[in-house]
Amino acid sequence: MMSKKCKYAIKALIRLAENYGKDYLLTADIAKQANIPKKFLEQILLELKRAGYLGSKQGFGGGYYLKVHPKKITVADIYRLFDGAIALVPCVAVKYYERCDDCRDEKICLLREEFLKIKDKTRDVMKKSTILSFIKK
Amino acid sequence: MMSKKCKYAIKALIRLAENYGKDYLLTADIAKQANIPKKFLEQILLELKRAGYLGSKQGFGGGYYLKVHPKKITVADIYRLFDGAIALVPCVAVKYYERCDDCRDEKICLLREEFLKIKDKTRDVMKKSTILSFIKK
DNA sequence: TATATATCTACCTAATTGGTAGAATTAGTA
DNA sequence: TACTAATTCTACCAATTAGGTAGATATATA
Repeated sequence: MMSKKCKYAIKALIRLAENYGKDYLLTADIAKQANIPKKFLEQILLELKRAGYLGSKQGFGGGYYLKVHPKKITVADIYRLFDGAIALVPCVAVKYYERCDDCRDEKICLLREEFLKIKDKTRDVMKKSTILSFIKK
Repeated sequence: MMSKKCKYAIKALIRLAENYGKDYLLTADIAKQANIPKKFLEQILLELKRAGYLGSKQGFGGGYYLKVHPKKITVADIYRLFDGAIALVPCVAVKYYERCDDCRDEKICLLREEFLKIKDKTRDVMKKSTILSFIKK
């Protein structure tokens, strides 16, 4: 399961994508339409902005807009941003690689090869699914 | 990522599978070989037994053995047992279905269809990977 | 009877999740 | 200049989950 934060992020991105190339959207409006607690959404939009997906403007007439084309943003990207590694075990993660602390020797680990395959495949699935996929039906 | 509990369960199952059709294995020995805290492993083996994968015998000369053929036990099964739903959102889960509490109307939900596809595919991947897959190389 | 084993129940600590609160900053408008 | 509307920043918080530990009990064998 993904965290609510991640789900909210995707919902917000969908809303912003529907408005792609148009005007600014207000946090309050997105929150209302997507049914997300406003103060929580603030943090999420900020994170999305820092990650380069959104632009914003402060003050009267301000808000958020989508900077990146909806087809360029994948579920894998957003999942990694909010929930971390896609891999089932840390030792086969790409962006979040870590040694497994119960592993004596990675080279002879029985789990690694198989989990690597699983990760590659699920990553492919999540990469093929973009924000645009959610909109066009 | 899967929980350590789930990972430990898979490691233990692999060990037990290597011994499939032979004698009993001791919790202490599995714990040592697979580098798992013994008391923690006890709980895990008990859960696996209750789920029907293992048989056991108490007392001197006792221990655990694998009841089900290693090729019949999938990563999806064990993941579901210890970590719950494979789906990214509760509303597309099979065994763990729940309404999303931020969802106004499931029928017109933009997320559902796409997340359903993702779940079906990742579930397939995890179902093709069995305990036997980890052993034969 | 002594010992070795699984089984059961309870407990614990730290991190994470899913938020809330409120002040500061920035920009437009009257 | 003062007001207001918006993002941005920092701190906090309660409940849950993760990852265990501790100790007693039941059961089987030698």
